[in-house]
Amino acid sequence: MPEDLAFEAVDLSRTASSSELIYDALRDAIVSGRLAEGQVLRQDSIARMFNVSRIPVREALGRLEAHGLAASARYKGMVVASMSPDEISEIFEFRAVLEPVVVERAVPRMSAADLSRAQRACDAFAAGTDAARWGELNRDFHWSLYSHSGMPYHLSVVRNAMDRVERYVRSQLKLTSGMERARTDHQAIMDACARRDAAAAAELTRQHILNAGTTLVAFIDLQKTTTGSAGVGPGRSNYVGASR
Amino acid sequence: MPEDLAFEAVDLSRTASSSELIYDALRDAIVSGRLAEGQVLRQDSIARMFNVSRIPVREALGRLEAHGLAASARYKGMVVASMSPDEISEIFEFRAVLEPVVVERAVPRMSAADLSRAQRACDAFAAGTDAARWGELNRDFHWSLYSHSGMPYHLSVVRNAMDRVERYVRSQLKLTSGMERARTDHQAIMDACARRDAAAAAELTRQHILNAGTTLVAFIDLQKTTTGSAGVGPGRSNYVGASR
DNA sequence: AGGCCCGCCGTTGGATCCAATATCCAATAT
DNA sequence: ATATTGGATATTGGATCCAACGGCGGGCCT
Repeated sequence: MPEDLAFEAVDLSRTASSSELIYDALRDAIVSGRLAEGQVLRQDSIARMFNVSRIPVREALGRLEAHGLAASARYKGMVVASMSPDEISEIFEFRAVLEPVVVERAVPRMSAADLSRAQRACDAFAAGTDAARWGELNRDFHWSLYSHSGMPYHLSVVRNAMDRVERYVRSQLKLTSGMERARTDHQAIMDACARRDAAAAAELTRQHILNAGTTLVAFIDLQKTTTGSAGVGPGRSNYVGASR
Repeated sequence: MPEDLAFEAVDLSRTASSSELIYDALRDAIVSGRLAEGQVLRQDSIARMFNVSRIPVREALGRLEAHGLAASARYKGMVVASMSPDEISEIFEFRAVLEPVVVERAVPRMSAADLSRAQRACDAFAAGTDAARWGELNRDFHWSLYSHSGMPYHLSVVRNAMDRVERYVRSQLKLTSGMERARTDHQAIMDACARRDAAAAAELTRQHILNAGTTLVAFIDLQKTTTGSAGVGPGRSNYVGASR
């Protein structure tokens, strides 16, 4: 059999089923904040949107719940997960532990091309004018550093932690000094990577994340005390663990 | 309405649906090693075992896949996930980063009663004679230290990491010196907690996990080179990420 | 008039049925 | 004889249908 045909072949057994496509779409909508927290997710309406029956929708919702992006009660339906300030704070602590480890491993493995790609991501973030894309660009930059770590499991866990707080990071960046601070932090991390100082890159990453977390939580608490609970700030005590 | 009735009330809206029960049962079977890695999971046969249709089984399998305990290919069915030595090694590295953080936080929060409970778990592990329960007792001990950390998200992540390697830890404990070493490690960690030396407890935990990991991976590699790939050692390169 | 109960309706959880795909095996051509 | 092909069977993915449950509002009793 000719192993090299004239056309590009794809492994069809790994193509996505509809439930996976639905999961991806819902995940993206939640992570990006287009679906507000607490929003109820009706199987029927989602099914109609995708022109499928409720079965693949249910499987997608199940996976969302497994990843902690939605919460359900039997026979009552599913809602987009909310996070209390305490929970958000914990996620940032968590990221501040893990991500430095990942960068530190990645730095010596980055090629010159990788570094320039990361610098481009850094520049793209710094130059970003559309506030709606800041979260995405922020994530792209961090990921451009982490992806060379050769630690797939660490990456999958970091990705999930990022997913849970991405919505809130967006609002943190919108703070007056949030974007400014992020720009300088990012460039400092980038520079440490460029001069192959893995330990410095790790420490800077840790500080960067911790700072973003405390700033964000302070902002949320402030918002809560000033506007009551009417703002976009998250509700309290709806934590749903990732497993079970 | 009387708030205190003569019987214990439970929140029925949080009781498990059949798909959750099936998920728990399958997870337990995989984690404990009763289901060998690579074992195919037929929806039909599982459905018959639980006397249900294939629908809840499929949802349970979907969750298993989301947690990385099973892997699937479209129309081909699902198999119990296998881990390569590299993947196992990475999980131990991961645990060696996270678990020290969790113990360190837990130590100052443990009451005298918590400490004595932990010591009992430690003793139970040390006294365990049934090799089949070593894994479970090992886990109980670690968990008795971690559960007071007040870090639910960290705990859920640690739990998932433990789930993935539990089967292999079992075989590591069965090594001639594995159990011996674990006993002394555990007591050292326990002592550090008892004298409220959080930093020492953290460092001892880190060493303990790293040592267990390297011992285990060395054992697997040895097994692979001596017996070909016929042993219980895991196959290579079947990694399926936790997310997506 | 006010509180309680009961039945209707929307939604979810599960069962059954159908379509799409993989696997296995026999038939066939080279 | 071997490789290829076509079909039979097993298994998964999805659609449709039914039952169980929560929520809500109207009627009823006090």
